[in-house]
Formats: sequence, C-alpha cells, structure tokens
Amino acid sequence: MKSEPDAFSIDDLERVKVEPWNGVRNYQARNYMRDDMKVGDPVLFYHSNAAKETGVAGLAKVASKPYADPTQFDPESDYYDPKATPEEPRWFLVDVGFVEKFPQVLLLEKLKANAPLLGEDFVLIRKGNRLSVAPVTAEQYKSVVKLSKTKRS
DNA sequence: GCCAACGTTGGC
DNA sequence: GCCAACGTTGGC
Repeated sequence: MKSEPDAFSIDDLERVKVEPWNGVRNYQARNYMRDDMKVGDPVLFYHSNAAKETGVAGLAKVASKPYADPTQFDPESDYYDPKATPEEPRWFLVDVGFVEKFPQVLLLEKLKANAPLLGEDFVLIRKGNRLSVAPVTAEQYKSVVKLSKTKRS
C-alpha cells in the first residue's frame, strides 16, 4: 500500500496505530481491498513521491474487514462521490494497522537492484505502476523483509 | 517542472 | 464500442 509521506507517512501510522485507508478512487485498487484483503494480511508500507527516500518504509497489516468508505457520502469531503449511496456504496476500504518501521527506508533503487530476486513482475518496480493498493506474493514479501535488514552500501 | 503511463469521460 | 481529450500518478 502506497502513501505520499507528506500526506501520511509510516510515522503517522505509528502514532495513530490504525488508519482507515480512505480516499482510494480507483476501481482496481478498490477491488483488491474489497475482494482480496483479510484481517491480519501483511502489508508493505510504501512511501511514494517522496522528496527523497522513496521506497518501502515499514510493515503494516490489514486491521479490519472491508467496509464502505464513509468519505464517499460526505459532501464536505474531497473524496465525495455523488453517485454513491449508503444502499449502493461504490468505494470500499480496510483499516491499516501499524506493525513496524524499518530502521532505514528500503529504497526503490535497491528494489530495482534486486529485480532478479523479487521477480521482474514485482509491482513496485514494474513500469507504469500507479495503483495505490496492489498485491505481492508471499515470496516477494519475505524477500522485501529480508532486504530491509541488509545494510545500505 | 517534465514526461511516461496509465484510467476515466464523453461524443459519436 | 471506439477513441480523443483530459486528469492523475509517480519517478526523476
């Protein structure tokens, strides 16, 4: 799951512990949350668009079942969707819980350097990847955790 | 700020 | 259903 650290960082998540992942307005990303996420699923927390230190910043977990994003019903919200109704919600989210902040951000650069390990299809190094929520395999997750423990050169 | 790579919208 | 125009994301 991606977030721009200026808007919401791993430090913010550590402070609040649990955050409803609202505001996702992309159907594919919504489907991943609505259809595929289970409570307790491990999550890579990625800092996108960072001034520096773009990369995986820590670990999180799915902390709720999927439910309707309340911001879609709120005319005051930036995420308001006039076509959504409580009877027929269009957007869904899960709560995300803090697990761990990496001592150092695992830089995108390093992910790219380890493409053979992670696989060329690893979502964070794939070209044109713009989904804020996307799946990784268990193997990829483990590899990322392992890489986070190695020192930067 | 630029640009590539999308996704969405709307006219037809 | 097609496609141009437009908007957004994200790396650099």
